[in-house]
Amino acid sequence: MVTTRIAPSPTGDPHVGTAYIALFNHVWARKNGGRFIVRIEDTDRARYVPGAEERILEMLRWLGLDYDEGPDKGGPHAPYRQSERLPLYRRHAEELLQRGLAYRAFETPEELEQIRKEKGGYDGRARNIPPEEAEARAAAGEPHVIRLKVPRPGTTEVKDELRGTVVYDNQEIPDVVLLKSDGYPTYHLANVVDDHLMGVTDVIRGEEWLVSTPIHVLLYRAFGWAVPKFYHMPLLRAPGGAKLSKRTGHTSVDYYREEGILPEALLNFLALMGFSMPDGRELFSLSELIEAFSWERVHLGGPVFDTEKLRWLNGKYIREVLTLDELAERAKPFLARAGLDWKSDAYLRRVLELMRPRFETLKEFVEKADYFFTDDYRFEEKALKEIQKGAEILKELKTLLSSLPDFRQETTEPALKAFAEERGLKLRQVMQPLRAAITGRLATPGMYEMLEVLGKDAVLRRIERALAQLGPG
RNA sequence: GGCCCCAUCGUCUAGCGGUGAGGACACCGCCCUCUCAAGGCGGAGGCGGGGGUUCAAUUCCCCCUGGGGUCACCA
Repeated sequence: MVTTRIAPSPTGDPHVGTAYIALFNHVWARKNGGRFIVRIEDTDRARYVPGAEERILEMLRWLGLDYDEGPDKGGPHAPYRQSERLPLYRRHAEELLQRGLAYRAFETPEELEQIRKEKGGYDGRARNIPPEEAEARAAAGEPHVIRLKVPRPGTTEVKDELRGTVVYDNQEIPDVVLLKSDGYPTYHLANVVDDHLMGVTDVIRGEEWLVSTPIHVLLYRAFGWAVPKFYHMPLLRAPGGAKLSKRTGHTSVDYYREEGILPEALLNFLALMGFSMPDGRELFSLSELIEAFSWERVHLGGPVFDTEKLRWLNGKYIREVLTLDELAERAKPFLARAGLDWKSDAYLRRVLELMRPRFETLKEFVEKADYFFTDDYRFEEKALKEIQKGAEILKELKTLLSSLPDFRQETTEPALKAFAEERGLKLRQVMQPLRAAITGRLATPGMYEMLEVLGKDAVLRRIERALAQLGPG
C-alpha cells in the first residue's frame, strides 16, 4: 500500500511550504487508496516552539488535507511525535554501533568548529578510537555523539523518481551525527527509522533534502531495509527568486487565512506551483486534482509564489465557485471581527451578491462593504467633494426619493433618469453625489440595487447625514 | 568555493523533432456602463548563449552562463 507522510517540525508558524508538500503527499496517498501520515519531528529542543504543532494540525484541518494517522489521531504506529520515541532511535543507533557501521565521537562543539575550519568538515578522526576505549569513555559518562561510518571509498546511488538516478561519491557524504549528545536523534536517523517502522513507501519532500538523500539510502542499507521511493518537489520561491522565507515574504498560512484567502483557493494555487492539468484547466478542486494527478505533469523549476495570482484565483472562487450561502458563512467571522453586524442572513447574501465581483479576499469585502452594515461609515475625501458639488442635487433627490412609493429598481430607475433629464444633467452627475452620500465612497455596486438593499429609510437618513457633513454654510 | 538540482513571455505554465511556440495572472486598448469591478474582445511580451546529432531542433547530447539547494550535535 502506498504510504506517504509529512514530517513537519514545530518550530514556528505553519509554513506554506509545509502545506505545499502536505498537498502532494495527501494527493498521492488518496490517488492510490493509500495512507497519509503526519509525524511531528520535534527533536530539536532548542528550536521547539510551544503551540506550533497544534497550529500545523489546525492548518491541515483548515485546508481539508485529512490524514489517517497523526499525533492527535493515533494509529498503529503511535506515538507520532519523535520526542516520544527516543528509546527507538537509541536502540537503532546502538545496533549500528555494534555492527561497526557507526561510531562514537567525543569532540566538543568548539573542537568541531576548529576541525571544520581546518579541514572543511568533520574528518572522521573518532573512527580511530578503539571500540573498547570508546565504550569505556561512554560508560564513564563522557558526552558524545554517534556518527554514521560512511563506507569509504565507494559510491552511493540515489534514485529520485522525478529526476532519475544520481551517483554520489561517498567522499561527498559526511559521517553525519545520528544521535546527538543529548540523546535525541538527528533528522537523518529519526526520519529513516520512523519512515521504515511506519511503512512509508513514498517519500515526497522538498528539494532541500535531495543532497542528503544518499545519507538516508546508506542508513536504509545499513539497517537492511527496503529503500522507499523519493520524490523531491521544487522549492517555493520568493518573488526575488530565493527560497521562500520569512525575510522574503509572507510564509505563514495563518497570514493568508487572516487575509481572507479561502482554503480551496490556496490549495488550488499551491497545486499550480509545479503541477498542471492535462487540459490546461487552472481552477480545480482537491478531488479533481487527485483524479488527474500524475508525476509526469510535475514541473521541476522552482516556482515563484506570486500573491497576485493567488488573489485572482481567490476572487474566482468567491464569484464563481462558492454559493452565496457558503460565501456568507465564510464572511461572517470577518464581519464579526470588524465589529460589524448583519441584519439577517438574507440581507448578507444579497450584499454579497452585489459585492462579489468587487473583492478578492474576505478581508477586502469587509473593508469595501462596511457601509452595508453600519450607518456610521466614513466619507472618503473625494466623496466629500462630490457631496459638496452636488449638495443642491442631493436636497432635491431627498424630496424625490421620499416621494417614491417603494425602492424597487423598477421604481427608482425611471425616477432618477427622469430627474436627470428634466434638469439636463448627465446621469452620473446625479448618481455620483448620491453614491457618495449613501456609501461614503465613489466605488460601489450599482445604484438601483443598492437603493433596494439599503431601503428608503436608511437612504433618506444617509442623505441627511451626508449633507450634515458639509457643516453650516 | 565543492557537490547536487533546475532553465519557454515580468510571473505560473503547455510543449515531449516539423507549431503562426498555446493558455493563465499582471500590463495596455476597446466594448459594456450611474461609479468601481466583473465580463467580452483585441494587443504587447518568451524558447539564456555556443557547439554538436538530425533532412529538421524550444524539444536529444555536451560545454558555458544563470538561478536555486546543500555543505550543523536545525530540520
